Amino acid sequence: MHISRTPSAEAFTQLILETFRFNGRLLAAGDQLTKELGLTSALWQVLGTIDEEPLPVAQIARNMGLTRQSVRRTAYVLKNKGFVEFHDNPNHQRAKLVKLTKQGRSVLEQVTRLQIDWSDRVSKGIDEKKLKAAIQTINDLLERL
Amino acid sequence: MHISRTPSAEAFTQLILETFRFNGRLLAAGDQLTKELGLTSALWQVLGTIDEEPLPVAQIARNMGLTRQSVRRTAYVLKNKGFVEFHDNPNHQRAKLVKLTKQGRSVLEQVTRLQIDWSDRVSKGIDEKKLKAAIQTINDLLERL
DNA sequence: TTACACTTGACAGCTTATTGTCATATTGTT
DNA sequence: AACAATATGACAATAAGCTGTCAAGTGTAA
Repeated sequence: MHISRTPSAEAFTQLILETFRFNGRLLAAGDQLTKELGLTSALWQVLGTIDEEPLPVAQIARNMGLTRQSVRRTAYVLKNKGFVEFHDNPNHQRAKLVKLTKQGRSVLEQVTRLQIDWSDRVSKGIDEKKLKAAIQTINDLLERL
Repeated sequence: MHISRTPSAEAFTQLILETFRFNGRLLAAGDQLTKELGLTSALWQVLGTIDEEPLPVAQIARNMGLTRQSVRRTAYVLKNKGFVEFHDNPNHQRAKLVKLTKQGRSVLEQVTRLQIDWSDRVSKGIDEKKLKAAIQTINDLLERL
């Protein structure tokens, strides 16, 4: 049992606090970006996950790093808004596939365009290598949790 | 209106998704770490903010990057648990100072010791420079939001 | 001193995440 | 084929964040 952190642990702890702040700001930015399209950050993320192919709720949750339950609720909100439908899954009787409707795909395309402009603007002048290095470092830490 | 992201924006977008996952895991780890002491990540963070000196709710919120309302609720939970007390503020009649009780200070010290061990373990073998670089990069982005 | 803007806390309601528990479906083992 | 372990969705309760609105306290400028 130590009484003070190693230098790495000190920096790691700082990174944690920074991550909390960053996460909060990103969600707020996402909410702003999607507001006019009737979405939120949470709804948008689920739509993005099933862009390529329809997936069951549990699968979506794993991809996003969330719980089944959380995604389940979000999926029902999206269903009520008409952005997704539940389709029968040939591989599983219970696990219906959450699939984009035409309207869902349309709104996802619109928000994607907004996000492209926004991310271009925010990341302008920031070295791509530094961004990739940050991703790598966080990923290393993630694997240890 | 572009139809694809610049390389930096592409990496930034990846970093966002990575941040969401990291944030989730960190909160889960914090909950694990504090569970046996009757705390959660949110409660712990507030205790940590008033370690040095008692502060009003709105001040704590600013320090943490959260809203007054959110911290207010957390502060009342801590009060009910006996970890903080509201003291009169000589500088402001309404804004009471949230102050650690003896019990609150004791539990904060215990969780700090646990966090030190945990952060040492998780960050072991990760280059301090890389961690600091990641913090810097995130901070740069944060300032543009 | 008065008027106005800002800060702060209180209260209400909503969003998004969690855990726990249960029934059912699927998969693997013997 | 039978059984156990695992995966999945449904339902309920809880945690922790947000916004909106209001009243009260503080500070500033006319």
